[in-house]
Amino acid sequence: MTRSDSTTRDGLLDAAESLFAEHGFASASVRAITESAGANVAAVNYHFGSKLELIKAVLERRVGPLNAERLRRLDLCETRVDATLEDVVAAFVEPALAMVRNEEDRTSLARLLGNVFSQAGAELRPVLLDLFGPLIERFVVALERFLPGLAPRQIYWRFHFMVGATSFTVGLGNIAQAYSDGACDPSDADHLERELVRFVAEGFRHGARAPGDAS
Amino acid sequence: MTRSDSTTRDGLLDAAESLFAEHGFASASVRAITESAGANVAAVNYHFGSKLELIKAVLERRVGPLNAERLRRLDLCETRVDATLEDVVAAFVEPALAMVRNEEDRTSLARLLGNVFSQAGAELRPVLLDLFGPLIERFVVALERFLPGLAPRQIYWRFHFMVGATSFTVGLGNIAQAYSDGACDPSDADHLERELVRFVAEGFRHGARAPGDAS
DNA sequence: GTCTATATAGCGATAGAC
DNA sequence: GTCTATCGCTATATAGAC
Repeated sequence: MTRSDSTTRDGLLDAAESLFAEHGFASASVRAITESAGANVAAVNYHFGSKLELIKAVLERRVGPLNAERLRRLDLCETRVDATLEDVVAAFVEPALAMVRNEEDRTSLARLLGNVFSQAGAELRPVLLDLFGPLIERFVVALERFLPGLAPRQIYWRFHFMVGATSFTVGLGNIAQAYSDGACDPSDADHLERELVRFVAEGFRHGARAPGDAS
Repeated sequence: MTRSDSTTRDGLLDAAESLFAEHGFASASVRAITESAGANVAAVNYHFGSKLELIKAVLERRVGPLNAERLRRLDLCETRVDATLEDVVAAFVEPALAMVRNEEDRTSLARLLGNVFSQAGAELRPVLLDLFGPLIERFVVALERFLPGLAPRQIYWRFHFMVGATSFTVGLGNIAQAYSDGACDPSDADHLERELVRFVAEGFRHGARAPGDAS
């Protein structure tokens, strides 16, 4: 594969991402994907080997950079002495919301990532653990520094709640707009970001001592 | 249909619920469902008319009572003068967690309900809005009483975050056990319930005045 | 690297006997 | 109300021409 002919491969990834987001991994067919990409039906098998490998490639292309950015921001928190719990939460939340923010096609990437956990069947579970496992460990360690006095299981559960709120918002933020009769506007990303970060940070904080307080 | 022959119908609902939860609506086939129920392949079409109608019946059988219980507990909050924000949150969260708690088969109902929003395709969206719309309105009104000073869009977004955290926990609580290396135990329902209710309540509370404070 | 044609299998749904 | 048999369709995947 040369650089010039990667357009078909990339076109397949783009089309697959969009259709997976819209219909789910199972319901988006290889035929629909190739047709949407303007490629031949056999292209998926030629370039990826199977539909499952295509799904993995779609995930890795997006989740890799997303989690790399999260870790980059977490590094910043850990080198700055004036970092707050809100900064750590924002390091996790904001890169995810940024994908919605910069997305012209609202039914594409964001919805896919938001629903990736619930959509994933047994065959994708190991892939997700590989992609997210190291990230979780790093964040839990960082959170412990800001939340002295909490038991590990409390940190893990609250981290789980954060993932749930974030995924649900990234994937299904538009339904909030529907049932709130327009009061919630997902395109007002600044407000949404501020609300989610503070909601999660306050949820994390309760029952913990102030950082550095040894009492 | 007489009372006595409803066993086939109920068996289909049970089998469908379990297989939908395990494989998703799209991937769980009518053939697998009827086989699992010990019924004939034609039984789904005879009793429900189509696969989509079967999905609707499965959802309504469970979501109806769940939301009825939530509203019953919300009514209690509104008649008691000493009710707290935590009580309102618990009215939403605990009936959902109770389904996990009392569930022998961990891959069944709970996972289905937790993932119902992300699994639902376009054809199920109206059904879900019918099932959840009135509930949302009631809760938002009740929450406003406990959160003076917050804008409606803040209440709606935070409600959305609560739904996300709750759904994710109900549907995928077992993955927290996996990546926390056993520190999180979903079967310790009392601890999980307390953590989730307080996490959400503190998230709701920030930036609001104390209830009754007109300052 | 892209194409057509096809192998193989599973799907939802239905007709008609019992 | 349950059964078998089957229709019509779609799916993934592949073989082989170009």
